[in-house]
Amino acid sequence: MAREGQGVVSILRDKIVSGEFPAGERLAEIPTAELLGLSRTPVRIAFRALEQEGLLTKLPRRGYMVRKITHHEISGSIEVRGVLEGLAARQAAEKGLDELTIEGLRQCLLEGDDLFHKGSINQQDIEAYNVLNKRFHSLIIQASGNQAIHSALQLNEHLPFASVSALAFNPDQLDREFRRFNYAHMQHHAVFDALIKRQGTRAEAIMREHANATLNYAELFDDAGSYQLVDPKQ
Amino acid sequence: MAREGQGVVSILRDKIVSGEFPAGERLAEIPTAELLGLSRTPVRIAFRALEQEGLLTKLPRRGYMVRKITHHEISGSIEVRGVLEGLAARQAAEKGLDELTIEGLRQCLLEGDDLFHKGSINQQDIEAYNVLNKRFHSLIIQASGNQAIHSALQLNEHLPFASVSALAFNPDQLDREFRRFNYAHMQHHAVFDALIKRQGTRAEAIMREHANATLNYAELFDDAGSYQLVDPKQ
DNA sequence: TTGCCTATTTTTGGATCCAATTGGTTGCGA
DNA sequence: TCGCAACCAATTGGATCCAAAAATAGGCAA
Repeated sequence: MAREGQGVVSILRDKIVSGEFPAGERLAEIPTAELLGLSRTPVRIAFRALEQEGLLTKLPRRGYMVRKITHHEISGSIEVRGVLEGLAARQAAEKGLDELTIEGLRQCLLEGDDLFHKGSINQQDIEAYNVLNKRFHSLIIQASGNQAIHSALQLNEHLPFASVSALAFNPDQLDREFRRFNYAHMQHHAVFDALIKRQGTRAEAIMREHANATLNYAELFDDAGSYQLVDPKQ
Repeated sequence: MAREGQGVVSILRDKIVSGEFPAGERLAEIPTAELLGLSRTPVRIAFRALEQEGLLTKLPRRGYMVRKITHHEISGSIEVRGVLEGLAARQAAEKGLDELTIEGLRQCLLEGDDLFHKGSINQQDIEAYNVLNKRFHSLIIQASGNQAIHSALQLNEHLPFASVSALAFNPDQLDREFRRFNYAHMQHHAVFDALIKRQGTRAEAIMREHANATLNYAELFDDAGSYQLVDPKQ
């Protein structure tokens, strides 16, 4: 018995986000269960979870359908991420950071500095930046001490392109991408500065704008087939 | 066959929020299924959903536990509601309201004016205000056109006392309560004014502060056993 | 008497079974 | 030929069944 549990949700989520299950496609329990080599029960539970995440919509008596995610929804979702992470930054600033968090954030900044120091980036650098970026953001959310922010963000992250880690980049214009990611990294520095100076409002404002930057990438995405999505999951 | 579906989740949620299942209580599938007169399958699905909502925590191999909601969590949750509703108000203002929404909001304000016109309130008035309040808020969220806000709020609302409709009031100090609810109502007026004038930032700020007002009630709640909770569900 | 090992019991997770409902299809009559 | 009705297939929802794993309790040995 494969005691997977949560795993089924992840597998299906990946298939939806990656486009293996195209938007609008109808999903029934039995074929899906056969595809995964499981019985209907775990699939059923997973469908419910994915419905709550907003990736599936229920067709009464006809199973579920992969929801079509519009560009409008993605930008709405990123906007939500902005205010939530902004709130986290403000609360973290108001509360004050503990030594461990400061050290962790500083480490992220240092590693980022190293990446950008050589004046150009490649695919590997982007991936390294990706994990670093995620660590930075999650440290701040932790530091806010607000569980509700974490939950709300988690829900929000499921939408493709809406998550912190969904970084699109165009491998054909590495110089331009360098400036973009460098800009994001500079914002990290600014947020850190605001945090240690307990400037809550400033930290919040920067963080909001920081999310907005992702939004611009998402917009570019529409027309540019040359963009690649960097490891949005895990 | 009782074809309830979603109903089981609601029943269990009520039992948790109402305290029938006290915080810290362990919940196993079999006794709960027997209690509800169902088989384990629907209960299992419901437990998963309630875990995602944050009302239950999983004890590996020991079932689930009713999560203890701390005061700290409630205020965190209200803060989250503040920024989300603030965002909704700003986006609604920036986008502009359609005629139907304006009419609906105006109707809410008029009905509220009527309630407060006589200079005092009773339990019935509070209940009337409650439905009106909910209508007002949900109109603005709709008007933002941002689905992600709606989803995030929905998740957030599940926590007791965090929702818009969770209004605590002290029946022993009706005059004081009158002023409090009247203040909230004045904020609605201000939000409406900002919305029709397309003042996004102002609308956002008022809405944030408006949520904060609930937060103060929640704080009062700690010591005052005389407070009553007005119909938090439905 | 106490600590450890083993066996039993509890409990979850997945698989299958059965009932109910609905959409589609086919056949018959006008 | 078209429309209606009845039947059939598909599909979900709930109930039960079986296996695996962990917790607890009891017994045995030191």
